[in-house]
Amino acid sequence: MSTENTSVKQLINYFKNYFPLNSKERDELFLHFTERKVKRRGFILQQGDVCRHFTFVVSGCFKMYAVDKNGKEHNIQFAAENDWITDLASFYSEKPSQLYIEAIEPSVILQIKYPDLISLYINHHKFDRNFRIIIEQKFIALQNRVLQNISSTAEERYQSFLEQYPHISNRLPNTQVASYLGITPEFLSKIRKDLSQRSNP
Amino acid sequence: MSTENTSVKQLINYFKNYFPLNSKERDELFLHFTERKVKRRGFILQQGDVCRHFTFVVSGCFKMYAVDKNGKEHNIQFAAENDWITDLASFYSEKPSQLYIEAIEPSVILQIKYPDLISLYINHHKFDRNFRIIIEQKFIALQNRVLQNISSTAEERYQSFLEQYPHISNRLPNTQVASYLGITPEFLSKIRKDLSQRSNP
DNA sequence: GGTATTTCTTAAGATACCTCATTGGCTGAT
DNA sequence: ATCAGCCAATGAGGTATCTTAAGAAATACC
Repeated sequence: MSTENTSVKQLINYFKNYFPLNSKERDELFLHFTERKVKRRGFILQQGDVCRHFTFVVSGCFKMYAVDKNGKEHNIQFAAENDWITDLASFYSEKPSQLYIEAIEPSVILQIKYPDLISLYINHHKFDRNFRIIIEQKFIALQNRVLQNISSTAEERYQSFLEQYPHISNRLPNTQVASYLGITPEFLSKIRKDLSQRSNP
Repeated sequence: MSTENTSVKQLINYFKNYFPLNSKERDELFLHFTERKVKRRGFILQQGDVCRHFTFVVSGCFKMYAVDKNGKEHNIQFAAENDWITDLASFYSEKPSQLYIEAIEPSVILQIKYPDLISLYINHHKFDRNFRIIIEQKFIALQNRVLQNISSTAEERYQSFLEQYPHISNRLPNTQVASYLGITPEFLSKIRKDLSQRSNP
């Protein structure tokens, strides 16, 4: 059995959390999703390129980030196993992206191309439904992050990130976490020191 | 012609920006969406209540906000004409909301109840598609807001808010804008002063 | 049209967070 | 084993933003 086969089975299993797929729909996944291995520090999207694939992470971990005019990276999203990572704006508009998507670990992904996803939507409306629900959930999570950004201190945001994403935060260098929280690594270091001193006085 | 009738026509017209509705689908809107007028400062959701309606703003303007432990309000979203406002987390989970949705102006809205929206999704899959696309667009906007929050100064965020939402920012007191940006009204006042001094030296 | 309420502005002192420079530990490649 | 290249930690000094308080201006409501 090819590894591609196993990966698609993982994706089929993932959809069991939503409206599970019937056999025709499952066949479409085998047909349209392509497996790809990505090395640590490999890019699946770079600024200036059009984001042509919708990507499901089978294993490993990615970050999506923007680079500002001073060359600093700002992490918008992480994605580990059983999560999606795509620059939706570029993907649907077919215009050049402002973002980078880079592997933080050696990773395996499944990708579907824009026209294939559109035809999936058209021919099997369950995908419209499932992706509607998936993105609604991601929208809710993002809205909570916005609320935290406008209402909480860096320390509160850090603790809440640790609680909400333990499986990711474990695997990240603190500099990546700092970039996600919108603070400097130095300040995160101070926060960690303060926290540990408060718990071990 | 009732005003409800006109409001639903506006909603039908709104859907022309996506996949336009056929006559059966239009009938469903007349059947399931209820018009409601809301006074300035009227609430359509309060913390502790379950969010039972998906709301389309026909005219007027709303804010959705959380109240922190010190009693301060933090604006998560505004919604004016032809926009949606709902606490998705509470709506789909049918659990009590943490949020408030309050009219900033006298407003007219159209609301659909949870079970009716679900049956719309089931019986007319175009609604799955249209709401998928609508929320994808809102997701992209929210992601840009997160990026700004973690990478830009308050002044940059303010200017970008003015550019992106002129039709809303015009109608809001600055204190509401400050709450949306995650800064104090006093500091926003300073930002505005600095900006005007730089343009009229 | 007048009063009550909300909103805007200003300023001084406090705090959160940043920049820059330095150090030391760890890791991966030779 | 050694060296180069991250990465974490720290401290000093700077900037962004907050708090509090007060008066002035604008706006809502009767």
